[in-house]
Amino acid sequence: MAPVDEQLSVLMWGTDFGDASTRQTMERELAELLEQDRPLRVYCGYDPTDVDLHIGHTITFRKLRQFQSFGHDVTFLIGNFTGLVGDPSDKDRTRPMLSPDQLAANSQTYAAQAFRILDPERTTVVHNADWLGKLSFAEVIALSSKFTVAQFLERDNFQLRWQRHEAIHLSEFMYALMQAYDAVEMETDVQIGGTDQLFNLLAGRTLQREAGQRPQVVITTPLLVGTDGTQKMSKSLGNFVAVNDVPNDMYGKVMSVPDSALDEYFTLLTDLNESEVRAVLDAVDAGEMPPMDAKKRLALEVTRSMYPDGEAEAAQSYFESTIQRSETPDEMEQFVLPSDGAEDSGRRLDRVLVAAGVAASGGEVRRLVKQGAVSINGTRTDDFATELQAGDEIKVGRHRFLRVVAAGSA
RNA sequence: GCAGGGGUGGGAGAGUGGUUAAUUCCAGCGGACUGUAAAUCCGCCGCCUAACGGCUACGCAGGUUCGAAUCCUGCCCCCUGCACCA
Repeated sequence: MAPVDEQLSVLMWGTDFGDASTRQTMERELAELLEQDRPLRVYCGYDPTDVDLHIGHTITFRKLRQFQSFGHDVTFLIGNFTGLVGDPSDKDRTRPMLSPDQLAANSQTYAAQAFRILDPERTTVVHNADWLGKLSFAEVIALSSKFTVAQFLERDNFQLRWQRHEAIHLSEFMYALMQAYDAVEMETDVQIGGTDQLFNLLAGRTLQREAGQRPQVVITTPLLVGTDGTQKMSKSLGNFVAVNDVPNDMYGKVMSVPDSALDEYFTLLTDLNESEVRAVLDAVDAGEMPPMDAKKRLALEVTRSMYPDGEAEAAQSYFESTIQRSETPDEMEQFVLPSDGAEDSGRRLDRVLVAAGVAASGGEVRRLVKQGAVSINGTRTDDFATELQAGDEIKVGRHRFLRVVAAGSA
């Protein structure tokens, strides 16, 4: 295995423990584990609460992969049981509980998205319902006796809700317990998580100690700031870049991030190492590299880390031509016109845009046209009822394109 | 058990009989501008309709009224406090 120093410097980079002493403790314990010169059991859990992960989730994927690259054993845990309760950590109110069906459906897409980053050959996927679902009431009570209510109420999010006289469900207290028990069940050496998970991860140490195990090292990574550059990235805020975004979207969304987030994004979302990141940022600070170029490099690297060779470069070309130079892309979505014999209205602009999913309703098309958003073959149109011809290229807004084609020629 | 508060458009949250398709904010969309899909500014933002106009909508079901998100009745759901815990 690689020297301990080398592993330590990579593994501790891009982490955030909230306070210095926790960091020191964890760094020291991690060093001790690494000294044992054996594959460590590392895991990170994900609750399948939503179908789409965003690139903030890839921060932990990348950390896990760093462990993989050093030869450690990585477990990708799908929280199909914890997801039933809903993690209160990053919320100031109760999360809706999900049905088992929803969880099952979501679970399936999770691993696939994670393997954009992780090496599937060296990743074990487990589901915590396999053991959490089997605990008896008595066992749960035994676990809960290891913690006090005060410890939970001390957490910021609970305290806030308490002060605002908002509901805190008992089940929400159980969340940390369940996650902590995962660590006991798997006898893990290291657990990765976002900084919002620190409490839950540390609870794992408590239970492990009680169970006679060596407490796991916990490594927490920062929560990614969203594309607005200020608030935490989250789907509900709409400031996210999805793991499943196509390369063009991924590249473009990263380009919309403010310059102030360059450091964070480079550090947390690319494969560049510490000195490479420094080099780029220093060049920008010194005025040797325009921020625009640095951000393009960022968008390229982020996209490249998740897509096969060439896709990121293609996305960059698309961005430069379509967005920066406002050119019409070579490839665009196609819409097959109804055949000539059909009802005449099917070829109308408004009908076509609704049928193609570009607009939600006829009223929206009328609005778009009225606002000057729709061009046909490069010319703005003010008639939403125009009959379209095969071969027409329609542009809606700044970056939505549609080519209509005759039936049978798609 | 007792007392109180509340369920409104994707989200938050106004509105207590007509002037309310419903203030405002966020998200979304469009335009202008720009190194950017950023920021900023302006505009739009239920569905159908070429248009006139029509339809649907404020937890559910009824009712009062010329007219209800707004009043009444019943029901469902949510929250908070107190009490209980000897």
